[in-house]
Parts: sequence; structure tokens; C-alpha cells
Amino acid sequence: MVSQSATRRDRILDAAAEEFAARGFHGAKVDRIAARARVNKALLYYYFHNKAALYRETLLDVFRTIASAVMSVHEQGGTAEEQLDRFIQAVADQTSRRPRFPMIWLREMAEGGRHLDESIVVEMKKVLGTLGVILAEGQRAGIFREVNPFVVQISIVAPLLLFSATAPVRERFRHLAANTPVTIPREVVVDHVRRAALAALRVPETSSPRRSSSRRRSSS
Amino acid sequence: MVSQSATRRDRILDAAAEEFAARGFHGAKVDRIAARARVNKALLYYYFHNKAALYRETLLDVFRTIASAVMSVHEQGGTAEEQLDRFIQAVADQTSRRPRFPMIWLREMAEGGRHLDESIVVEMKKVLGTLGVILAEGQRAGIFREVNPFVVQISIVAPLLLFSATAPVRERFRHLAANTPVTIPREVVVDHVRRAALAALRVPETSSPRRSSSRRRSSS
DNA sequence: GTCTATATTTTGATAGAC
DNA sequence: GTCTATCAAAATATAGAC
Repeated sequence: MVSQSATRRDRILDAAAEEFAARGFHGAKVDRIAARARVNKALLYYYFHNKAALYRETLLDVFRTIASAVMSVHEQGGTAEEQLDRFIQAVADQTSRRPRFPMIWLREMAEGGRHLDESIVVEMKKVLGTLGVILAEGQRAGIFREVNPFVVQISIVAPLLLFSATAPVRERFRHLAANTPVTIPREVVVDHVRRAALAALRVPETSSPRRSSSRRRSSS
Repeated sequence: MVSQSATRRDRILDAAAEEFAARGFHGAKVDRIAARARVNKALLYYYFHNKAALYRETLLDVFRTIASAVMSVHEQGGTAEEQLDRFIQAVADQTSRRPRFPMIWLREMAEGGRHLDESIVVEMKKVLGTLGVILAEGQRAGIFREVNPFVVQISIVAPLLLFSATAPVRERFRHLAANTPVTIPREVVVDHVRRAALAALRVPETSSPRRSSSRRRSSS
């Protein structure tokens, strides 16, 4: 994941991402990170003030990368539908090319964002912001109905994150899967997410004034 | 979350769920669990052999509860579409009524299922199995197209889990949300998930032989 | 079943030499 | 910038009295 000529600092950062992804903030051990990076523990503390700071650096890297990938989607232009399509593809690409990201992302959410600082949240907002713009364009063009961007985002991102993150679990209990195809190709999931996302955004073709009604009971 | 007359054992179990949900396996401290349960630490070790065993007990409880809720959905009968609808509602109800579940669920997935044993996975399989039956019924009735049940499940469950799990983060950075409505009602999310799930399952009404093609590039 | 007291290990962090 | 040596705190676990 890091070239042989990488600086020690980079090696630490890379080892940290690996360790945090696999074990979370509390499960990660500084000793292990240093060992994996093949540097002395003291050096780690020299570059990064402490474990939490190193972790925050990792988080920032994750969300910077995602935000950058997603924003280029919008910069490429095209119709709203095309852009949404590329948005989904971009997130899917990132999750599959960097399996650590989903782990780290999900873990930090489960932590209640305890380690997020403003600089990191800014990156997260860029992702949502980009999607918001795409959706707004689609609405102006009359091809998307009105929806909360966050709801759309979570419906797209969550399955992709969880699909990637559960790969080890599925592998581990592969022997218990009696019926369904054991290995699910990523494209099948991406395709389903895309299909679901677009269909959910489709404007109802009724001639009567459209209104999204929430049916049925809602407990809690 | 636990009645005043609850046994000490129950209090420990409840405190453990709370602690594991909030901090994960490694972040959770046995001292804190004992304190929260208002029992001595040694008593905890008396009832549960060690921290890992206590954690496994928590996991089992989570997935037993979910499995039970979901299976009752199928037992109630009705059309496949109605059952799918209730499946979604059941999961949504659980995630909102027991906010710890999504946290624990997501965390354990990110851990690669390191602490799952066969008894727990059996419960997880019940959820997928129930959905599989519902989908099969719908396919036989000609109202659902052929899909991998796991893909459908993840598309439904992941957004619901993540929506619930990210509540603390959204609250924490509420002040940074410039545009979108700050607080998103759960029903809006459930409605969107339902809409997306059903739309993605809809049989294409083309007369030509249907074929789900995965468009575009697929990296990795 | 329940508690007090304590052993043992792990782990984050630093002082100081090179 | 990098390493050796070491500390102090935290955390899991248990022995043994009641």
C-alpha cells in the first residue's frame, strides 16, 4: 500500500490506517502500528503527538480522498442522471479500491463521531454538498422528485459501505451459506443500488398534484 | 432499559449492551459495566466467564431479537409485497426502539465478525432466510424480478442501520448543516427505503426477454 | 451470590543518548 | 530524525472471605 521508498512518516500513516481499520481506535495498539511501519514507537510520537492525533490524521485522509473523488464527478458535468450514476460509481470504486475506508467510516460513525474535528466534517459535507447540487439540478430539470439529499446519500452509501465492510464476515461464515450464491460480485450490488436510487427519485407520472405521503404506522 | 426489580445478572447484561454499543468491544471497560450495573466487578466474572463471553451474550441477544421480529413478519402472511413492506418496517422499528442494536451490529461487522459464533450467525441467517422466502414468493407470483436476497437485504438494512447509528454524529455537528433540514424524521428515511426497495424489485414491463445488464466500467 | 483486595499484563507515553 | 530504556496508568482477571 506504500512504496518501498516511502518516508517513515508515510509508512506510519499507512500502518495506522491498516490497524485502525482492522481494530478500531481502541483496538489498535501503538506498538503494533510502529512494528507494522518498521519504525520505533518513539518516532511515531515524534511525528504525531499521540494516538488520537494519528487517528484523526487517518480520518482526514479517508474523507479527503472520498470527497475529492466525488467532487470530480460533478466537475465532469453531464445530465443529473449521469452525474448521479457517476456519484454512485465513484463511491463504489473508492470502497472497493480502499477496503479500509468503509471500516474506518463505519467505526467512526458508531463512535458517535467522537474523533471528528471540523476539518474532517468539512470533507464529509463536501460529499453531501455535491450530491445536493446534483439532485437540485435534476429537480430543476424535472427528472428527480424532491428529496432530502441526506436520505438519498445514506441510501446509496450505506449499502456500499456495508457490502465492503462485511466481506470478511461473509468469507468467515461462507460454509454456513446453504442457498444463495456464495460470492457476490460487487457489480451486482452497485447495479442494484443504482437501480434503487434512480427508481426512488423518479417523478411519479400522475397528472394530479404530486405529494409524497408517508404511509402506514410509524412507531417511536 | 431494565426494570428496577431486574436481577443483577440482567442489570449486568443491560449495562454491557449500553457500554458495548457506545464504545465497542475494546473501548468498553469491565469496570464501567460493573459500575453502571451497580454490582461488583467480581460478580460480573462470576456470571460471565470473561469480557468476550459477556460480549458474545450481548451479540446473541441483539440478533435473536431482530430475527424474532423479522420472522413474525412472515408468519403474519399476506402478499409478498405486503410482507416485504412489513419486513422493512420491522427492521426500522427495531433500530429506532433499540438504538444500541445498530451500533453493535455495525461495529461487529467492522470487526470482521471476530466475536460471532455459530449460534449468533444462525440468528443472522434467519433474517436473510425470511427475506429470501418473501422474495421467492414474490418471484413466483411474478411481481418481483430475480435478485440475490443478500443484495436486497443490505440495500434495506444498511441505510436503516446507518441512519440510526449516525444520529449522534448529526446531532454533534448540527451547527455545520447550512442547507438541508436539520432533523430528519425517521419515517422519511423508511419511506425512501421502501420506495427504493420496491422499485428495484419491480419487474421490467418490456416485452423483450429481460436481462439485467451491468452498465459501464467496473474497476477492481 | 456478593464483595474486598490484589496480582498480572498491557499499553500509552516520555526522557535522553546518538 | 531515530532509537534504547523505562515509567506510570489502566485494565483484565482471580483468590478468598462472608
